[in-house]
Amino acid sequence: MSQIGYVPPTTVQRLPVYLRCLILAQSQRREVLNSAQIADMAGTNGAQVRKDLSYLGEYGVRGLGYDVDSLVAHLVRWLGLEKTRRAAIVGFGRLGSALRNYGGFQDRGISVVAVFDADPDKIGSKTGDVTIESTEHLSEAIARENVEIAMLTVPASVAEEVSAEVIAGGVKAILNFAPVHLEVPDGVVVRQADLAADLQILSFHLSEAERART
Amino acid sequence: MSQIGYVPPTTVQRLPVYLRCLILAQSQRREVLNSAQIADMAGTNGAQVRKDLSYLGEYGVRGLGYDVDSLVAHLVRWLGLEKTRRAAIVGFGRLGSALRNYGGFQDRGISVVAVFDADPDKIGSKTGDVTIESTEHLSEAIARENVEIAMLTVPASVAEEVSAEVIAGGVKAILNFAPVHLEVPDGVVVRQADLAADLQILSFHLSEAERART
DNA sequence: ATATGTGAACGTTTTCACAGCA
DNA sequence: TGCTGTGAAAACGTTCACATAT
Repeated sequence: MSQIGYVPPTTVQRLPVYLRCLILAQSQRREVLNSAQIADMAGTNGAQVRKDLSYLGEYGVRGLGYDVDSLVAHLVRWLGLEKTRRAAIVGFGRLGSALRNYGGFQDRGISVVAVFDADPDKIGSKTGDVTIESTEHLSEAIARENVEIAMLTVPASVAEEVSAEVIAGGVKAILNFAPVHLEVPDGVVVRQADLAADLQILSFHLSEAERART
Repeated sequence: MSQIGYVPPTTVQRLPVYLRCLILAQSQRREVLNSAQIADMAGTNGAQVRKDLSYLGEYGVRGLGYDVDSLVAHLVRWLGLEKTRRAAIVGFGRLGSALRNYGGFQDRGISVVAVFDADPDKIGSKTGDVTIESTEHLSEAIARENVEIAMLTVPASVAEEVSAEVIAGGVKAILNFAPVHLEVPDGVVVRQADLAADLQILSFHLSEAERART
């Protein structure tokens, strides 16, 4: 039924996880999985999996489960990964270069087509088949390369300014590793990847446990 | 009032953000902030900030706002960052070494006291004042160094096994960069840091916008 | 006058439980 | 029989609005 409309943010967050699990299942030659099996691999429960998938359409078969290949195809489509997404890395320090060499992207629908840094010593050198460019004419270069997603691994002090430039260049999605909140116009999505914050959340749970032990 | 008890997970997630904003305010010699000003820096709203902080206690002054220094002290205490937390990096590939050299931790209450890798060529070499150890006797080394938090930057195929070993060594908190769900016993907390998943979520929003343009 | 702290209202997400279908 | 898809219920999170304090 259900003409698809709204997909809740919490569901969107889980879709890449389901996709990953299904691709793993594919590699194990598993052809059909039920919601409980998917949930097991993903770390949720069957009801959640079924509700989540139901926001996208009716991809299961009652009494059987989900055909792995077909569900993978649907998820890839919903996540917009049919054509590879063009991404840029701004800030080629340690984290930036780690991202550049992280295999997990190429395999999963994202391709790094441009890399930028402010350091003149780095500019002009190559990383794979991509030449590191100056941040001087950032927005023009972003526009020229048709970059859709920018990963910002620049110092916090310049992140806001860099964000404005990539947006001026046409970027509509930003993965921000700098520990600052970015203010962006409507229609631009930001995801915050703050590793220190993650560790501090873990630390909170450690001290909670310590408090409980008293 | 309120004898403090439960702090909702969503609130816990925002506490490190507030702390970061307050430390920035300190460096700007701002002595008092109200909830709206904190919210502005953090990317939320005043009501949210007040509710969140109210789960921890009554740290504000009516008619005035929050004393920055004292609120920083309270947050540091709640996040368990008074004594520096001892962390280990397991897997010294590109991402692992990027984390090792990421300045953001030392400043924010977390110290990397041990680094592990399976590659014999890396074992024995130094990164700063830490010697890279073999993953051979991982759990013993984790126990010996009193590691509380483990960052896993190992291949997905071995993440579950490595996770079991660090837990055997006494680790109660894991930041997992491997794209697999880890099954852990009660009392152990895992945070998942899946960069490819973040990018795929951004890609979903891009295709949503494309769908809307039709 | 001003801004916190908080119940109550509202909105969202998860879980339940079962009708509907292979 | 077995498992999906989904309304309804329960749990959870956010926003409102105002009494309360300085």
